[in-house]
Amino acid sequence: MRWEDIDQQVCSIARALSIVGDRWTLLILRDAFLGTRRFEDFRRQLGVSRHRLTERLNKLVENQVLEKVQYQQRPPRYEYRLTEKGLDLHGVILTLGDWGTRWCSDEAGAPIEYRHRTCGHKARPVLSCSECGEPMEPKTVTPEIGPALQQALDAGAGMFPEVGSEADISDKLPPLLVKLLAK
Amino acid sequence: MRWEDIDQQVCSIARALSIVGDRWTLLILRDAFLGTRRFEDFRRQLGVSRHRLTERLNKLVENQVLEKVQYQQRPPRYEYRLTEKGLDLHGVILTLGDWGTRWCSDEAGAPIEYRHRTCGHKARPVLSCSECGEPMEPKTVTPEIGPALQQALDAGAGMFPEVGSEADISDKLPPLLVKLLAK
DNA sequence: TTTAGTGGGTTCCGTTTTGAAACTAACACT
DNA sequence: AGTGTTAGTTTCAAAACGGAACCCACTAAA
Repeated sequence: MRWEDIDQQVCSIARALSIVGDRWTLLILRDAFLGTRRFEDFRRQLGVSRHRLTERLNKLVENQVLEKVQYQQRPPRYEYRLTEKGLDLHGVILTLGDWGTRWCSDEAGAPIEYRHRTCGHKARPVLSCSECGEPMEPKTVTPEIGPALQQALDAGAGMFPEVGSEADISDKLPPLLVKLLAK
Repeated sequence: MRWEDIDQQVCSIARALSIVGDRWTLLILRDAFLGTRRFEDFRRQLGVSRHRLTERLNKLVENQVLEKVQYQQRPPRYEYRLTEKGLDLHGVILTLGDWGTRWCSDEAGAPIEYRHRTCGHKARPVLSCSECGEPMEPKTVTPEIGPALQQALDAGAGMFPEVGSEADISDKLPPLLVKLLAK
């Protein structure tokens, strides 16, 4: 399977990665969240080649993560701004950065810290449950087959459309999901 | 700048991506969180080539995200398990999947849902402040220069070590950080 | 006791993707 | 007329990738 086909999987992570999973893309978005908007600024801050940057920015615009907004005529110049969909990636960036800080920092500590203006404190992001507010950790969370995957399974496929309907689904699915099917 | 050098940046996101930012790697981890542990299972579920899978698994083991545990002798066989460092990526996977569900789903809805056993409800992950518990959103969070970046700036570098000390730092940094320096 | 099958790789080779550098276009400034 | 800025496009060699074939150490079946 080619990387460009991963968005065919019935999986939100695969679909998300098909948009933001390319090299440089999440770093471009990191800078976008820090206020960078123009081609040359992205290029300087990232150290990415012009060619690659053009390609990535275009893909993000195509996928409505960024939008091109004209900021001058003559010569026409556009800047790249986060859309609502793009702003919604804030959590991904924060979570990834927090992991990096916790596991990849040297003695000097965190490169960047965050102040939560709601309470005024320096804060770290914590994942909590939308229903009860308590932390969501690996041991307290169990995945379940959702409607979209159930529909795909009923149609005879696994996470991948190309799995034929007569195939034994169970070895195309991860253990936790197989367990769910057995119940 | 080559992709393999991004871990030189004084940035947690860059460092995190230097470990988990390669193609397939986050999908491997997705399956690991769903209970997959063996080479052949990863390969079947992901559709990735053996060559690539070998390489990615080795890199994850090198970086202590996975560990190899022998599960039989004769012939010796090993399985790949999430370490503490790997388990700590749970938030990244959840957040990314949640974004994918919100922005990349078709009518069928979520491929996978999560039950929070602490409260028993189906739940979505919400990012909240470690200090006050309220939501952390783009408008309520401001980045600040942390100790590690401050140290790099004092030494004359930007996020990139190769920036010489006499360079004008301000155009090597994103706008929000420049604003902080000005204050 | 050959034969087939399984798990976990390695090798090879043609195709894609990438990075660096050079080049272009459309202007503004001096 | 000459120089600079922004935002690209082109070109080309190097690196990464995907798929298929091959390999090795076993086990189980015929």
